[in-house]
Amino acid sequence: MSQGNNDVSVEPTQACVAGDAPFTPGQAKACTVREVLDRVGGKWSIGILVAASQGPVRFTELERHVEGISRRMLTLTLRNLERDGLLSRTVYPTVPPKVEYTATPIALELYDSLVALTSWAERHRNAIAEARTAYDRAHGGTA
Amino acid sequence: MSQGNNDVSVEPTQACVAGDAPFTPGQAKACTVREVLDRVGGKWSIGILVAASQGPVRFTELERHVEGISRRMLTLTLRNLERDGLLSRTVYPTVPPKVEYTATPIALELYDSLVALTSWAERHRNAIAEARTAYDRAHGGTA
DNA sequence: CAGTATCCCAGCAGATACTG
DNA sequence: CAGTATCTGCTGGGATACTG
Repeated sequence: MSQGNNDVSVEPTQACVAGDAPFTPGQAKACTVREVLDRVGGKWSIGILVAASQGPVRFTELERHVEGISRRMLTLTLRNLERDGLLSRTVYPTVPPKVEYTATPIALELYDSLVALTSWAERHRNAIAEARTAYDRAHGGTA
Repeated sequence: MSQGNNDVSVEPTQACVAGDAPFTPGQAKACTVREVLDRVGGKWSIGILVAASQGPVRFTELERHVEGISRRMLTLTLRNLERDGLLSRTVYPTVPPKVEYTATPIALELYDSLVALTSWAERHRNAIAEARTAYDRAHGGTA
């Protein structure tokens, strides 16, 4: 890979993380990754996002779909996602209220990006688990 | 896109999030995404990972590179990353202690996956910011 | 240099009860 | 059905002081 240089000690030119990554033209934009993670990294964001990416979903459907989630968290995450323009909320002013959440094109793109992470997780799932066990045995187990 | 079906109400067959995503052959593995985010979603994980991906880094170098990080958090994140097999820790038993952290091949692959997220964040940065402002003005601003 | 240990706070998240 | 409100607990994370 293209990481043979160990001159990390050079000033990063930015208060953020490394910006001279192969994917950043000339400026440090890696901070945005954190923003993404902050946004999407919530405990339930992805579950909701994934569910909404399949098509319009109703509140209760989400509640059942994600299952472990509480009402509060569902509402909160929904609001955040909506606020960020990742979900669109459609209210049908019927007698029994009906609200549908749909993933916006932006969210669908993110969902797509998530695939990369997922496949990575899939590939190295066992390796990570083993690394953990090995580490725990080597450190915590000996004490 | 392949999300024309709104039958999300069907049982997900798993206690996790949607598993019938186009990238999962036949089982719900989307939970691993959360594991990844749990692992990498830390406030500093990515900064450290990115820095270590450029080559071996020393403790103090990381401290300066990430800048905002505290000693405690640096150590903690480092430990977690090492535990998960994402970083390898090499100790040089010299008189002034010298420790180098290097990203493992696995971490390098993750770093690669992160690019997708970064580009996504880059692309929709403004859109999200605007969505936020609009939302705040429409909801919180009117009250 | 490379950590560890301690104190402390803020925000995330769970459970539950109430409402339009 | 689709939320909102409240109360509480846990963990992440910041600051600082000490150590091998």
